[in-house]
Amino acid sequence: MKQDLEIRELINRLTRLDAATAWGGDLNPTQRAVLDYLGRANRFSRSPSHVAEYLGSTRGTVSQSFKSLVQKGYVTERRSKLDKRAISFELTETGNAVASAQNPLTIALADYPEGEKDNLLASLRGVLGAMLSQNKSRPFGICSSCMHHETTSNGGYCRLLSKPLLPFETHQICYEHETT
Amino acid sequence: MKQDLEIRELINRLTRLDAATAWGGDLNPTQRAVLDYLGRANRFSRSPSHVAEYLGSTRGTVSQSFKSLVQKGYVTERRSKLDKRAISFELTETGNAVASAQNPLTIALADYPEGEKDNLLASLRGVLGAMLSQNKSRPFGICSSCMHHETTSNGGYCRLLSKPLLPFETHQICYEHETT
DNA sequence: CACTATTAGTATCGAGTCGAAACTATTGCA
DNA sequence: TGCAATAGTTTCGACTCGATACTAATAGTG
Repeated sequence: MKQDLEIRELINRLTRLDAATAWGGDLNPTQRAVLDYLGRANRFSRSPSHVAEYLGSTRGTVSQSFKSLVQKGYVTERRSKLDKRAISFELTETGNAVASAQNPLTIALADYPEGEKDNLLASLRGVLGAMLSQNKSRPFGICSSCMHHETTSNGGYCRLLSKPLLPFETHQICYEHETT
Repeated sequence: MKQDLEIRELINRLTRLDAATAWGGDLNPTQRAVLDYLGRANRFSRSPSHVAEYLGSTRGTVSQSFKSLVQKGYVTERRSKLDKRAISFELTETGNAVASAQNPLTIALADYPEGEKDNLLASLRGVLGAMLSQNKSRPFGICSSCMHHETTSNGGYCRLLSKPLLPFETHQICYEHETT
């Protein structure tokens, strides 16, 4: 019980300190989070709705964030031909640079023993899993671990969307992900 | 490297999901964080400046947060006699209830094996330590682990501030904390 | 095929955060 | 005595947040 409070405190504080220094540029923590997500999500998972669900936010808020990200040149809009309502956003070169940049938290992690990192990663995944099942939101897992994924000679194939995947795409996160 | 990005992602996402549901009442995540801090800090560490440093924020922002927390009745102001500039805030009964309430993250942690929790706690403390030394901010540790602390028959004593401490106070966090 | 329900995204509102900078009152120091 | 440092507040503009009301496109049903 007392442990739980301290763990929550630590997780929140780490994010807060990470965000505080992240304010620096012309981006705020939310905009940065959107960029980070876009850098890891596949091409079927880059709409305002998807981002909103991933971040536990709303379409309205995310729509605003995209507006200023487009204006600042971190992201470009791509409208779908099939469904004229749908929009998919893509990182520009600048956007990509920001998404993969170092920050206080990753610097702190850099000189941390590998074994400890694996443990930490596993624990955090577990906690996140418990939280997600609590409010039954999607896991946003990686393609290659999905029940609809098929490994092929030249990458992968998604049985759900009936689309072939390039090798690097099989390591991206997907809105439709379902654990086996 | 890739691990580091995922760890950051997980930590940020946990906070975000935790915060998202925390919006519910008439409190936002920042106000809640202030309340949580106040619930764990000792009487020498409850000023706007202290909170600002703990949260990696600024005095200006925290001042605003306190304004609305006072207005909503979660916190009361106490001016110091010795230094007429200084203010210390205290949780009201309602404030205390909120600070120790359950939330999505603690619920997720509840049915998590004890041993794993200890490991997670230790890892997170380590990462936080690395981050704090990076931007040389204070550790905000617990009194009993401080180099100025002395255990007495009826609680403790702070050699730095020359003040006796009640037993429960030796487990609170302090702005002045220094590791041995 | 038409009509309605659902879905995707946007606009607007009010409260609040954020850093930055300017400001007031008090205390400390020389 | 006088100036510097400190504690806290206020204001500014950009932005987040949930809520709500909105438009346009697609899906489902009769």
